[in-house]
Amino acid sequence: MNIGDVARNSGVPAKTIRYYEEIGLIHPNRSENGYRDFTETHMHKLAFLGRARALGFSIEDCRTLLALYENENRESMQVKAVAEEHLRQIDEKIAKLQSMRATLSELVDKCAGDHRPDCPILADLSPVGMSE
Amino acid sequence: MNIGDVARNSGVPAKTIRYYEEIGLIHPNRSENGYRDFTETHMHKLAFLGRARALGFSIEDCRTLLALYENENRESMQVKAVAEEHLRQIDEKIAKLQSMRATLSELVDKCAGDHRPDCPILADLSPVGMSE
DNA sequence: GTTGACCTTCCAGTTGCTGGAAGGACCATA
DNA sequence: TATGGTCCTTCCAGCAACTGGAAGGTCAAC
Repeated sequence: MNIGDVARNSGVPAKTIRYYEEIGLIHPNRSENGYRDFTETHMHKLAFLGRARALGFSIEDCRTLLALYENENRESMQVKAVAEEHLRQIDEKIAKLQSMRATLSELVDKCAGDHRPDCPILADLSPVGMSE
Repeated sequence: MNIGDVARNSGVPAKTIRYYEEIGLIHPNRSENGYRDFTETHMHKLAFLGRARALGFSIEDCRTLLALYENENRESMQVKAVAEEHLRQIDEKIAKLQSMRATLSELVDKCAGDHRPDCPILADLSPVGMSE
């Protein structure tokens, strides 16, 4: 299969597939004409990567997960550990965003949003107060 | 003031301050010895930037907000518009993360996390099923 | 033989810094 | 005056994970 077919079937863009090869996530063969030549297995791996990335796993996590995926002697605790750590980081991000959201939404509510210059948002950002 | 003083007082690292100068967010003067020379105003701007960045505003948003901050003829609706758009994007990010979180946490719960290879997490990522 | 869709490589850009190297400036002390 | 330590300078590279584009080779159809 050429890269275009794999891209269509796996949902991973051709550019990204080339990038994944470059960083050693997949190793397609080459046809005589120099085109990459993919097997079903390559396609499955790419779909796997696509899903893992969609769940927010980092490329390095993906590398680990792919290795576990291919290793029949894996222990599910290894997979779970990666997923749990990722979950923890997601929770951190959510917490940070929600904290920003809370502050910001409060400021937005307080701002008149009219033609006058006075603005609680700027006042909050300003270290000196907005009276001028 | 030298960059070190400003960094300590504004909470923005010296490296970051130099970067902000490079991208045109601030314009410190230069002393005879070539050192950057900052005024109180510069420090206020940097503190402003520090807070805006902490609320997640992009550098370009910061540029806009800083311009509004300095413009006495601003209208608060301009500020509010920037903040509301940012809020919207934060909400999007939160939603995305929460959706990931939901899937991931479900998978983590289902995974035994023991010494056996069977793993619902890998099974979910895999497009072909884990039976081998 | 020529179009058009495909493929190739390589380079640059994205966002917002951060680290480090190499070297000049300043200040205090011996 | 030498020396040391702490500042400051510039420049270059790297992070994550692609994405866009240029320049050019390949292939299949008409």
